[in-house]
Amino acid sequence: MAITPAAGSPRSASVKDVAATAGVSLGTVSNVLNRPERVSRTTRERVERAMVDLGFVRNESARSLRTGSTQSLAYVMLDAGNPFFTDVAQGIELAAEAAGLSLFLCNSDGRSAREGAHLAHLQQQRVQGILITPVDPDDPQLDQLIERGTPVVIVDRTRAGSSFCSVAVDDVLGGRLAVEHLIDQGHRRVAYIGGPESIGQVRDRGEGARQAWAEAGLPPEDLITLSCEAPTVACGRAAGERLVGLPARRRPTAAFCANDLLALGLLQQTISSGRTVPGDLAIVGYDDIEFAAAAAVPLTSVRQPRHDLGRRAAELLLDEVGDPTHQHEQVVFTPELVARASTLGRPS
Amino acid sequence: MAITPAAGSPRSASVKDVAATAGVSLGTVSNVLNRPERVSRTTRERVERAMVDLGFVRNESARSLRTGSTQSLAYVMLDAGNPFFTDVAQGIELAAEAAGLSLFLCNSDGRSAREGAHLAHLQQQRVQGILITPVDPDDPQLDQLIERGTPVVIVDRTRAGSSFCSVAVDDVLGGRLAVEHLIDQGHRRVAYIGGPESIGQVRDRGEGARQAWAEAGLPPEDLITLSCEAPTVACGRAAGERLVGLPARRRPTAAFCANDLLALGLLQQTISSGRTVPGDLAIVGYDDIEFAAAAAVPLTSVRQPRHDLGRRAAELLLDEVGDPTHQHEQVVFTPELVARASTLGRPS
DNA sequence: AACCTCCGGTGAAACGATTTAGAATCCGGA
DNA sequence: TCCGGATTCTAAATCGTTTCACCGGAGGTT
Repeated sequence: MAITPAAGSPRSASVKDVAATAGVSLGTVSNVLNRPERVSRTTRERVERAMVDLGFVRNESARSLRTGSTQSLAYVMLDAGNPFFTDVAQGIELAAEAAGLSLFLCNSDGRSAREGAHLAHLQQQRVQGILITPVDPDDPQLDQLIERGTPVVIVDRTRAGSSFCSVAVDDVLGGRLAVEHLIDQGHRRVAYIGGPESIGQVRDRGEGARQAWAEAGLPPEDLITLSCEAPTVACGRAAGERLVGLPARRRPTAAFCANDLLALGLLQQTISSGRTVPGDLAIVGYDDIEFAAAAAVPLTSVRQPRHDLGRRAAELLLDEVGDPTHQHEQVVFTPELVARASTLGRPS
Repeated sequence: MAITPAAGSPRSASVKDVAATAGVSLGTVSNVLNRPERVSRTTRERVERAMVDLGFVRNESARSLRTGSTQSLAYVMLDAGNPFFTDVAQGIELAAEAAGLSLFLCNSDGRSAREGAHLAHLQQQRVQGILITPVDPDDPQLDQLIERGTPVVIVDRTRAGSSFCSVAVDDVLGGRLAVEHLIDQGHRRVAYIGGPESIGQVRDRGEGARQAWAEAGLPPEDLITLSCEAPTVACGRAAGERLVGLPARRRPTAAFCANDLLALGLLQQTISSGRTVPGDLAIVGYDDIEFAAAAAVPLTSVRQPRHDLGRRAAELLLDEVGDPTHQHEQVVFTPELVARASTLGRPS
């Protein structure tokens, strides 16, 4: 049974206290904690008993100060409100758990300032390594982390000729897949609905869309690009209203959205304004989040291997941390189109 | 410009190194960091210059070892994949940011073992305090945290006669609101679709539903309870199939789901099987996550003040940390029904 | 001239765990 | 009896930062 420490200043017990009550030396307590096999059964049990009785909690600050390393990783997410990133995080978590490390999640929420604050703090904490989906992969703060000895793995982005590992999905290919599919379905006027161009994913998917369009020999002006402030559900709805505002001859019969949040917003706005999907407007999303399949008109989407993305990123980081001969690696996964009702059916 | 430390073992610079290159004593460097106003302008600038040149990064382990406290809070979430909890986390984050503390998010994913591991690790890290939506609010590990001096605030649950602060929403009332609304709409056979009874939120919402039903004088057997394995979209779909399997005379005309994930799954299954919402089945969800309003049939849902929940919880924790005369407080917010298309319309 | 006060700065101690070298103790077996 | 191996001990150093008692000098007051 745990003994409540005396009132007043219940300063938590230290190894010294444990050693005293167990009647052993300081080094033995440390051995029980770190190399239990070197300690005889009886002594070990006596020490463990003392730890329980005193409510001993190892002081991780002291431990990591002395050993120079912590037992944690961190993932700095771009947007914790987007299920895509929470799924990536889950993949990372599983890998971290398997390696016996704990994972801290931080949310930059798309803001550079927050991201910077998180990175600075994590660096001060001396986490073993950082996974990040950066606001801007070229941010010099990332190089600085590497220079100062904190391994960094970039998730869902790549960086040219880079000195980090990264794990990404081929966004240009994803954009092509989406638009090729729409062309296959007979669409000849398509909108690409992206977020701000500052987001690399948005740029690349749009680039893929344009490539597919050009290769099909279709006139560039029939691939309309709409930019939104942010890739969110609300912006998707707003985009729907902008589409309706177009003159009928310019109005697209299909839309490819830079992510599923936009697509869901667009889907909702379209249906609630009395038009049908895919009859009046076919919609392709991106990410294939769980809510995409669950939409009332199940959403065609470009699936990314979310869990694998996270898991692989974590593995690379763990390798970099553990293996001095580590070679940086740029992993690129291949996306896959999942066709569902929102595009399957007669085009207008 | 930053100078890359010599190759080999780029052991990061310490205050001692900074002191040496700036030609001052150790204590002065510390003063620059912690009480800059006590240091003359010229000295301060010289020290700051040295820090930049050496790429000095303060070692948080050493700092917190010495001072006995860290600059961080943590929120242990029940399910990072549920947008409800990420919104709560965002509320917490804003409050933490305002107080100049950083927030670590951990995900227990509904598993006690993971939750326990996270708590143990956070305790070892000596975080200032922990916010948690626990798998089981009566877990003795929570008491143990308090006993050993780590303040804990329970989020989205309460605990009878408790020695912690907690911030929750009245789930019984929420359940009543949902079912009263369905009764108002003329429904006389209703299903309550919950997750496992082990989840307190599920129990309470069901209890509210039964109360409303009884008070309306309706026969208990016409309020059917379906339990799912987990409150997820997939389970919501499965529940939809089970409803269809019921004999027509027993089949409910409306369903109240314990959260929006279930409701969205049910909505999808219902529509894709050719029935209409709310015509054949009215649906009420719970949480009012963003995707609820964005569903093709916008979902009636019980709204919880997610951000306020998080913000208030963080404020209570900060008060407990900072104010020795702190009194524990059990805050209970009031939920609100948001009626949308999924229930508005003629009942069958 | 003696005294006091600020200001800016110094240097050593402390936080708690880990690690190491060298020695002591105990055991059974040769 | 002596030896080898296993187990534990003592004592001390170390990690990087913060804190605190103290100190020298500038300036002002009596």
